[in-house]
Amino acid sequence: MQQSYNPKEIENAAQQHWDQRQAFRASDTSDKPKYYCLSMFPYPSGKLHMGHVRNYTIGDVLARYHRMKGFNVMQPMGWDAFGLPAENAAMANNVPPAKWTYSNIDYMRKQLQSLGLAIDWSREVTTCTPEYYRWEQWLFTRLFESGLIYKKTSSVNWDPVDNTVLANEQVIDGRGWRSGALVEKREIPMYFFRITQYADELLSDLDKLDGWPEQVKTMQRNWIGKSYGCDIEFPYDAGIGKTATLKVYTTRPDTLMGATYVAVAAEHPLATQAAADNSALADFIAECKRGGTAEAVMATMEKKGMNTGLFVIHPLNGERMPVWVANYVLMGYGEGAVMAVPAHDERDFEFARKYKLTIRQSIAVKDKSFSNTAWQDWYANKDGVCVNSAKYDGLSFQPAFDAIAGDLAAKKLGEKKVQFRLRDWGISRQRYWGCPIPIIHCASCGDVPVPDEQLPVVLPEDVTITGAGSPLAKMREFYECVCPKCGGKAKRETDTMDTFVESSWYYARYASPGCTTGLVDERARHWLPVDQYIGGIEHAILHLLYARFFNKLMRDVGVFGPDAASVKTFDEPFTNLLTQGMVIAPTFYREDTSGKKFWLNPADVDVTADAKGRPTGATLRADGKPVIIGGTEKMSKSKNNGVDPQGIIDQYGADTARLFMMFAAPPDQQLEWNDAGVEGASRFLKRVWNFGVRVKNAEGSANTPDLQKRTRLEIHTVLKQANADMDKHQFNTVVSAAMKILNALDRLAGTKEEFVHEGLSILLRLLAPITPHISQALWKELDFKKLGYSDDILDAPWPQVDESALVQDEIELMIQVNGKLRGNLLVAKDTDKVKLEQLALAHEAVQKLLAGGVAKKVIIVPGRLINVVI
RNA sequence: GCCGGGAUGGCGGAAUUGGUAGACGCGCUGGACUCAAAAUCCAGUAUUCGCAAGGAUGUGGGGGUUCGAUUCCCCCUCCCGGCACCA
Repeated sequence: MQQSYNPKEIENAAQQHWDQRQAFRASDTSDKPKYYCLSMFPYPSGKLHMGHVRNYTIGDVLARYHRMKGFNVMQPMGWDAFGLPAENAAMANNVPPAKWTYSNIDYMRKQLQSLGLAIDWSREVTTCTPEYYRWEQWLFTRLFESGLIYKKTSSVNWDPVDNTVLANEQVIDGRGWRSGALVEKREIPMYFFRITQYADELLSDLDKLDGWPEQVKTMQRNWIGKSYGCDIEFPYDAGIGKTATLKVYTTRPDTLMGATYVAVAAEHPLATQAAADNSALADFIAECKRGGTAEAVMATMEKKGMNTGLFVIHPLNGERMPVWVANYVLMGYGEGAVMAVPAHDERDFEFARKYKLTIRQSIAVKDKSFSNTAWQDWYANKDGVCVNSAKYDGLSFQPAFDAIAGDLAAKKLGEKKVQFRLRDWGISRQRYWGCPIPIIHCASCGDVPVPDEQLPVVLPEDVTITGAGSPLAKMREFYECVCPKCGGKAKRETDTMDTFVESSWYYARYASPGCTTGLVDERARHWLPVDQYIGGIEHAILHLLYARFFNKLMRDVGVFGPDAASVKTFDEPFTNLLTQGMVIAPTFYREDTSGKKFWLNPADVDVTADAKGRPTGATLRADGKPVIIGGTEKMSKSKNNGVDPQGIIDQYGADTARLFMMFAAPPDQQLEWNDAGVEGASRFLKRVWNFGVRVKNAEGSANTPDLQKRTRLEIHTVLKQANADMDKHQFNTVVSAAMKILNALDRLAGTKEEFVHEGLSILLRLLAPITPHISQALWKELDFKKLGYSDDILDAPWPQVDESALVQDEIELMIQVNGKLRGNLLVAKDTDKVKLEQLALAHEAVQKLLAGGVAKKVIIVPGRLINVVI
């Protein structure tokens, strides 16, 4: 046995041992209960960052813990390999996206392996391979045929200089990130998944997800946003004696009598019509179309509008209402038009004040007086009654809602309607590095799905990316084809799919590695659903909602078997979810003369701080000149603030990296990266090793029975708490428990007795999921067979609390006076309340404060404290 | 702007869910060992008044409920995540 801790050596040995045993190959046929433990797969951006280490260590701790608990554990890994950064890297370094991606994967796989993760690598999935995306294309064609995928036009960010579509991330302050050109919205045809058809099920099934954080379910509920409202039609003269109607949706039909104008989106047909002979309006509409499509930008923009000069008729009171174009009305939500009730909607109120439009109160709330000059926030509660609303006066929210909806229905100018905030999922991307959409455009047959025997539509891997336009649209050999229906000349679709599509079903593919007959085979029925999913909180909505949607799609298409629709376990993909808090780090940048930002890695920057530790400035180490301090944000490639864990692994070993990461904070809490303290984690592992050496070489003993008893009491008390912490995934306090156990053991004189072996066996098993290498090595060196365990810690059971060690005769109670701690009392465990009260009142600190007076009341919290109120 | 979350010593964090605030670790201070340093070990370490005993204050800010509040309620500030083409 090595006399000192040598992580490199023991980690290599342990990893080799696991490889030889094929220790983490998951059996598809085991009798043990299955535990499918899945961490969100990484985008292969180049190298691991701390967020990855955190994510995969958490997953590994859970996987190894459940193995010790007797589960048949499957923990796979793969690569979310399509995506925008590969194209950016291609432009920056002149290397094809495929080559860049595959070499990143090779490097990152080695990094992951060096962390000692208990992964079944035989199930590895890489989404950019034809074997994988072939089945995505197959599913696409099925969904297209069943109408769950359809085509419509939608807005994108258009860069008029590079003639290309930009991602929201590539639009900075309204300009294209490369060209600097003002971005504009452009309507283009795209394919959409009809996720809204599943809106109700996606909403109601959230109630079944008891293993999900409430926070995530709340966010998803709000995102889906089911609302009960009313469609209302406002008639208008469409010329040549015809009447048309403008449809709006509102959740507050009870305020209809307070509506004084309507507002439409810039893209609304009525706006287009009005602009035809109004150049000022046409200019305004053009202005609205400038800028990107991101909702955060739209919602924080200054509210602007312009009168179209058109009027619509109020459906109940017959008033003429002006039609405005407003930049805050979104074409993509509802009908692209709203009725405005400035008296009771804050946004409408501001707009009406700005453009001097009529504000008319139609709701009154008791004890609140109305003002049309300053906004008052008492409308949202729905606790008022109608006023100035003719026959509806005096009605409260629901009766008014029903009466107005009824009257509108009678006039055929409206009806109650349930509406979702959730929009259909547009998946067309005018990009190269993605899964080709398997559609062929034929002049006579229309959009024809690629037949099964022609799948996969393989993405050519040898391309040059220029950043202008879509590469596939320029590749004749890719898009020229014949129509599968009529055999005529046809053109292949050159858009690729949103990369969220690949990550929406990979968890199922892991359950059927190598399957060539479908997305999955019968093995998926054994493994699905995923028992534990682990990933960053930033995925709380989009990825997790899409994956839930896809699971339902696959169920309904029969991917999990013809009976899947009636099997409850196929309703949801992830039974338990752990949302890891993000690892965040400061960002630093410099700007060039055009204002373009260049992001600098925190590792290359020195920060100066004031006495309170607040940063006062930063300089780039390379040139000693100042850099600008940005926000503290999640580690990302685009902000270049990712910290590479390799340095820590090289210097201290994987166990230290894992231990420190688990000790730094509870998994679901955000973690501001700081490596001060890594040394402490390493120091602890050295102490563990040294203690192992001491036990191995020990002779005889000098520990008294009393010390034995106290040590066992301490160890089992700590273990009990650690078990509870493990089950609530609070790994930082499990690490702290391991430290306490070592502290207790380390205080002992002799080390040969059985209780010392017992304590060490508990310590090593407690640490095994977190620091598997050192646990493996020490377990092998010390003989635990006489305690009844096998000689490989992988097969050892999770430690059990010995309740008999917890029995105590005396307990310590706190003495409080008026809720303030004044002393303590050591009493026999079963002392009755009368006696306790006597003892408390007789306590010298209580006597002193009573000063001869009488206590008003004595509160006894059993086993805890006595509070004397005076 | 909207939705979700967070704030506790110099730092990361703990607190049996309303009952000893600061476990465990980092850092710092002092000591032991050493020619010296590193490593290791021992002791101390919320702030403040006090020689001490002991007292007062203290969980982002303001209010409230309670014998007792980091924990429950109301209001506010700041930070982080998401907002549908970053993944």
